Amino acid sequence: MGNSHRVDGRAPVHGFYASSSWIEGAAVRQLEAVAAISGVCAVAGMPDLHPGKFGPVGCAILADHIHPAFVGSDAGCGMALFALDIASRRLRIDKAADRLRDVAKPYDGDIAGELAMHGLAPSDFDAALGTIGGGNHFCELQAVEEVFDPNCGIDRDRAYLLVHSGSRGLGHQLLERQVADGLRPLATDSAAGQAYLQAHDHALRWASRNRQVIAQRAAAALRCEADPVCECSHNCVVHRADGVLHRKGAAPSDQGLVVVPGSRGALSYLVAPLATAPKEALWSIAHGAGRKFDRSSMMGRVGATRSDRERLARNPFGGSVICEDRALLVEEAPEAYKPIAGVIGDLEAFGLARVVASFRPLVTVKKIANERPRREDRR
DNA sequence: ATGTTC
Repeated sequence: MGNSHRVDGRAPVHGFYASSSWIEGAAVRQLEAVAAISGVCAVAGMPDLHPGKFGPVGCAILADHIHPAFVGSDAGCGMALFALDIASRRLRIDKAADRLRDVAKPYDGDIAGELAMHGLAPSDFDAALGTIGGGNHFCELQAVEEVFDPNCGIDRDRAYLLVHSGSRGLGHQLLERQVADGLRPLATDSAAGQAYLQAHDHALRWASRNRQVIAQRAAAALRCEADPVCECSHNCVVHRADGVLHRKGAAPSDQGLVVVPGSRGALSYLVAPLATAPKEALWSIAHGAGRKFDRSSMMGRVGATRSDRERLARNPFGGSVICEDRALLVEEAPEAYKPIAGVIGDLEAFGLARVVASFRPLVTVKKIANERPRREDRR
């Protein structure tokens, strides 16, 4: 079981990380502060734990109310893995990268039709459907590095696509409205609680559809098809018999296979969560490597010269990074993240998951430069 | 994280 501690009357805090793992003190203090909040029943910290704006990222929180702050500003954000019907050895990195630039452009498909087909009501933010977004979001072409479980369904010859994106403006608006309202906990049976859950569910379905459309666009750019392998959200809340379970940067352990991505310069792991996991883990596992360094400190760590940028545009596997936003290129450098091997090692050591396959990054798509508006279009 | 610079 995880290392645990309990201070008078506060909810128990269980950390599922080794003492040697890189966990910031500030993140642990945030975790303890969450446990001290009235109505919080239990808190689980994952090995990718790091400090966040409204509380720690990389944790699961069981409470007697809905806490919108615990879900954060990107409800529905998550990972989706797709198998491509193309052999990874047939891919040429630079040609694939050139084609995948399309995914970083606005989507010009039939968004209204796409949403209607899947029973999603229109919103003010639908124009962003099919686009990656900013921050840590990405669309990554991958090759299989290793298959550990021959029955996991992963074909070592194929290329795969990993999409990390969320609900864009929808989730942002969802939290903004709660902030305007005092960011209070909501009773599940209250009108405000029900309204939150309804909007939250819409954001989750929109985010899932967003990842699917991004994958379809990437597959179309590569002249192939994408078949879903697994998908989950790591920013969400679920009302269960035992309480309200919040996941803030935590993947579910009760919904099948989960991808735990490393940084864009590291392997990503497909894991099978274990049914025998301790209940203190709150039906959750890590959602990624977790940040090691604050965004604002990264410029000083990786440098800003042309050669620094050229280095950051490649990965250690000979792969390529499409990120024409210089600040983002630096903020999301591989060095900003914890080593994924340690996170996976902790998941295994604490009996939360077993690894079934690993993937290496070939092309990571983030952002392309804004097209400069034509003179006659400017005011 | 953010139709992020209305």
